[in-house]
Amino acid sequence: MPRQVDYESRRRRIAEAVCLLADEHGPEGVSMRDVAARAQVSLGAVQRCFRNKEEMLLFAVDHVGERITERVRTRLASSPDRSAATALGHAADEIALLREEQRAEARIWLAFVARAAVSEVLGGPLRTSYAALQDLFVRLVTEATGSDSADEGAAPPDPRREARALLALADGLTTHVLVGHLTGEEAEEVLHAHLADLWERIRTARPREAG
Amino acid sequence: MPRQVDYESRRRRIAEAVCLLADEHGPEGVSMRDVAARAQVSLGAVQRCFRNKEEMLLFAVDHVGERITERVRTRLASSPDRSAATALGHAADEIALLREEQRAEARIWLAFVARAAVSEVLGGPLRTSYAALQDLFVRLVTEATGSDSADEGAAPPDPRREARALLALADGLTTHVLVGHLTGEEAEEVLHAHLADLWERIRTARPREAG
DNA sequence: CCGGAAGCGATACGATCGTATCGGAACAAG
DNA sequence: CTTGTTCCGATACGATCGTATCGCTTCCGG
Repeated sequence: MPRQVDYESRRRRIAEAVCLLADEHGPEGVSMRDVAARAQVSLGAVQRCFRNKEEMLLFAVDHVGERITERVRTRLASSPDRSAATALGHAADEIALLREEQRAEARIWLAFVARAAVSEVLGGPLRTSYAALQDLFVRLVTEATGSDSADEGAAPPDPRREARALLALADGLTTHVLVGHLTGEEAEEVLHAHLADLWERIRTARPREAG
Repeated sequence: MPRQVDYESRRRRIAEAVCLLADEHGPEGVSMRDVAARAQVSLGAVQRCFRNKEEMLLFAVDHVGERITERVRTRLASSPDRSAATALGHAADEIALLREEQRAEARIWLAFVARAAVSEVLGGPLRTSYAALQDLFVRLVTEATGSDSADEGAAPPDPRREARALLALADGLTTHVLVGHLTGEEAEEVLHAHLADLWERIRTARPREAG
């Protein structure tokens, strides 16, 4: 058997190049030639890694999705405060890619989302990522609400619904920042207000929790 | 002076063709030739209407934006119930393009948003549309809160912030339906729950309102 | 040591893109 | 009718796209 190369690492390197280009020139500005140039490999190398362009994009969107969810998990794990409240706040902050240094990732994500709305195959990994994030949020909200909550006060918020709302709000805010309708600070204010309200509803649903 | 044609109506017809194609094949699948064929005009006719492709897309996004805001206004005007509460609910329903028959418009919108995140010139009309919708929502929330609200009970919600949150939530939900993370019904449930909560907060902020 | 499979980069190919150009049809003015 | 201007649709053009192909190099197995 002749020369062996590490395809996986190369695939990742190419995926990074895809992200860089999607950030700079949008979803339409990602050509295989440019990707190859960015990854500092030949066009043939890209072709050998992926059967066609769609497979390349598929791998790239998976790559981004894992990167984001991984970043959220890291942020949660590194937080000294173990309360679900601050954890959820941090998670939401990581999801809503509002900070300047996350702007690139946000553009990449939007590029893939727009494409996935048409390409069914590209939607798969995207849905997987969304499902993972939703599950994480459901867990955090449930934890914050408290599993032992008896039926006191108002009905506690439905964790799944709250998770979905939070996820959608974060995504919408990200989009609005990208198109320039909101600034990052304005979006953050909206997000934090929503979270504050969520706490309030959780708190009033469990009055005994105060102690 | 020789033959005179109605350029404006033709531009609109072309814009409709752009929307149809953006819906079917995504943002990248909109070529001037396909647009011309869809609009049943020659390629030259399209070129005479718009100096280049970007101008065409610019006109189309303006067209869509006006159509959506117009639809919201119509819905509000036609509602027999003049209360701000139901009005805001209807408006949110029209904004969040969750119903099946609005799916096409949603895809078009997402296509333009994704492109606008890169193309600065395309972002202009998009921001205009968002600003118009936000103003509308601010007005409705303010009306619902009541301008005469004294400082009773909890602080009433900030209308602008609530408008932004509602707009972002609606957009995010639309996106999540398009990528298949949520069904239209699930998204609607989340949206309505958010609205219900908004009413609750408005109500508790003005306890005298009950009468 | 050598035959051949696997990887390499360059190039070719056909399609399609946005845009430019052009000869003729259509029509108001003289 | 002739003339001049405007609109028409077809075609041309160059660029770029995704993909296929093809010698050449590399290097393990026998």
